[in-house]
Amino acid sequence: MKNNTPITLKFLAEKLKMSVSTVSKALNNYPTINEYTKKRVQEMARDLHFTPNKSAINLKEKKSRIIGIILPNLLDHFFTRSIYGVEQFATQNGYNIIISQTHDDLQKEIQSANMLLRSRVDGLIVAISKHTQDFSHLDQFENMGIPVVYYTRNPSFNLNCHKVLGNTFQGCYQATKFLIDRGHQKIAYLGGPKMINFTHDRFNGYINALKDNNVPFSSELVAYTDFDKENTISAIKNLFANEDQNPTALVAFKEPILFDAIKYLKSINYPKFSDIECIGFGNTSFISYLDSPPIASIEENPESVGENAMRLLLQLINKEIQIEDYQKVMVDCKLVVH
Amino acid sequence: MKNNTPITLKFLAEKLKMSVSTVSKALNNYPTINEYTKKRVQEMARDLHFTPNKSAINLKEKKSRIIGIILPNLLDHFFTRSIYGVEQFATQNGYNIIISQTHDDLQKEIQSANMLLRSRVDGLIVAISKHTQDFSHLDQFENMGIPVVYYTRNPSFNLNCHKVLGNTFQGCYQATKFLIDRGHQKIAYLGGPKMINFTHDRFNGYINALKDNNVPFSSELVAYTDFDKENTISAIKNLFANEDQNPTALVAFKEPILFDAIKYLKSINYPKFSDIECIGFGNTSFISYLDSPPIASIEENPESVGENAMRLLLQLINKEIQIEDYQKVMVDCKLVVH
DNA sequence: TTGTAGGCGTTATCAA
DNA sequence: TTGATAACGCCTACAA
Repeated sequence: MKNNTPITLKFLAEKLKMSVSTVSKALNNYPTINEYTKKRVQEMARDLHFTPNKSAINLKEKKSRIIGIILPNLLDHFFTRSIYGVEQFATQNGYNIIISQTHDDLQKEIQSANMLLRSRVDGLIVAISKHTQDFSHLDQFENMGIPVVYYTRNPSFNLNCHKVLGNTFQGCYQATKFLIDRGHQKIAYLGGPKMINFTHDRFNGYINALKDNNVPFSSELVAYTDFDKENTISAIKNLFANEDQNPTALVAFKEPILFDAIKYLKSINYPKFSDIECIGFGNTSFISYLDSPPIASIEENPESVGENAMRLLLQLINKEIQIEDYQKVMVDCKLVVH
Repeated sequence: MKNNTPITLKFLAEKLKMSVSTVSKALNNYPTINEYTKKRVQEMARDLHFTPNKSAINLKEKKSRIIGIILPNLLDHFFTRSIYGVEQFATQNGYNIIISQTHDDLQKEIQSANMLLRSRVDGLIVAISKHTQDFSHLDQFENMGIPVVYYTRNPSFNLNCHKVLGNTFQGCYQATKFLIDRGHQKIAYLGGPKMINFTHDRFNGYINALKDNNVPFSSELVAYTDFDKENTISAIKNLFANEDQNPTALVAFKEPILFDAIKYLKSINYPKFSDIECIGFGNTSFISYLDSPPIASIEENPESVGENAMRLLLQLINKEIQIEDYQKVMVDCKLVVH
């Protein structure tokens, strides 16, 4: 069953004793081709398992039907869920995706970009590394007319670009509002690293919810962690050490640090521990197995973020949106009560 | 900075007033080209951001430096972790990966396969869908000389193929042995769906460990679940209802069902609950947040499975291993004590 | 209705 | 040391 000679149009043409162009047209259902001829060609193509060579078509059509994705890490839940969305939507529209991870290393990001440029991807979706401040390796794409959509990670040094971001402000606002509505007046906020944009967006959501509901703000109710476990613990200590403040609720940057916080408070038998109500970003499926679960989660809908990035990219590829008409798409979070 | 005319060798040649072939050779550092010429060409190429067109090269060289990956679902942790391994290793060796998910749907799997065939991937790594019994859509690849490595999901209907699988027998053996060494004589086994190969491999690991250590086997200590929550609960009820048996330890097919089991036993205040020691496949990072965590986890090393699949594929592509010399690679699990 | 010819961008062979 | 030419596989305008 193995065949060494690759099946090409030329090969089919010789077998059928007709010209390459007739074979091509027959396979592509050209109206000018005789029905009987079409049938003969199509049968032969099927029997011989003819598969058109995409490289040849790409070369001819000057497109690849491939979307490049650059992201930091394939072990991060958020990213894998977002890829799920991208892949789904891409496949539905006849595109394949090539994925490249950078491990948050700028050099790797540059390499990945160059690789994908060579591959003549029709579009690029990218979550930049932590250290990306110069965008020349990504700007190359737009210079060649290949649209780029930045997603998840906000490229704040790059003003003129298309972005799709989670509406983390809204998510945090909603969570805070939810806690206020449940009667809490002392709501602590545990933020992430200060260099991350999201940290501030979320803080703004928190503080705006307080303000809009006439809940007094106290800076003692705010702390930050760089995700390191010890760092998180000491932040939590600060928040809960002050007897005057005594927060009764907590909004956390993401669930893993929230779980660390809960674990810690429990371990020290924090006085009114069972009264404290917590919410974090994430909505991990394991929450149902926790003995002291958060009262709700802020679901960031990564699949939707991915899908929206792909949708925007497709509109750019199809020129439904002009490439210089820079878009900013915000994908809302959803509060999930457990 | 935008340029409409694509930068090709021809374009460079015209600018430099030399022939296309000279430009090509200069860029590829041919020894026959004058140093000064090389320099001129390379500078111009850099300044104009020349990027070789991979489609053209693919067409010429009859290879794509792309590896196709077909798998059921990008939301499954095991698969995303395995992709991490594949991507790493592929990138290191100059290959890109195209990922396609099938959602365990055979038709999608066939579509994906055809897509990747058109793309002339240099190799294919595939975790087959639950319903794949006919392999013709995948056999096409080998018929065209493109190597295929099956991984994770064992294609038991397909004898002549390369496979890379987790050594789930060994993992379960080790876990059972570990519990025996801790003095347990009544160890329950909670298996997965009976149609899955792994269910039986793991059961064999369990039973062999019992046998090798002279622990009597009792069929009342074995139950199966199809992962449905209610189904899991009723399986657990069966295992623990029988007063004569009273298992003191439990080995579970995977952690989510183990967590369901633990939660249930706790909820009914099962008498000697705190004495029961459990182990499941997975090693979820959230274990540290559980109040009644398993005593150990069976780590399946998905990244390593992915990397091994990619390594084997590379050897096949490079003809270091003959394509008919079918390989079976087992990747050992590791018992992680918490 | 079918065939001829040229081109997509690159590399390689051979001639100059 | 450089250049002309053919080829990779496919598509299509135009000629027959």
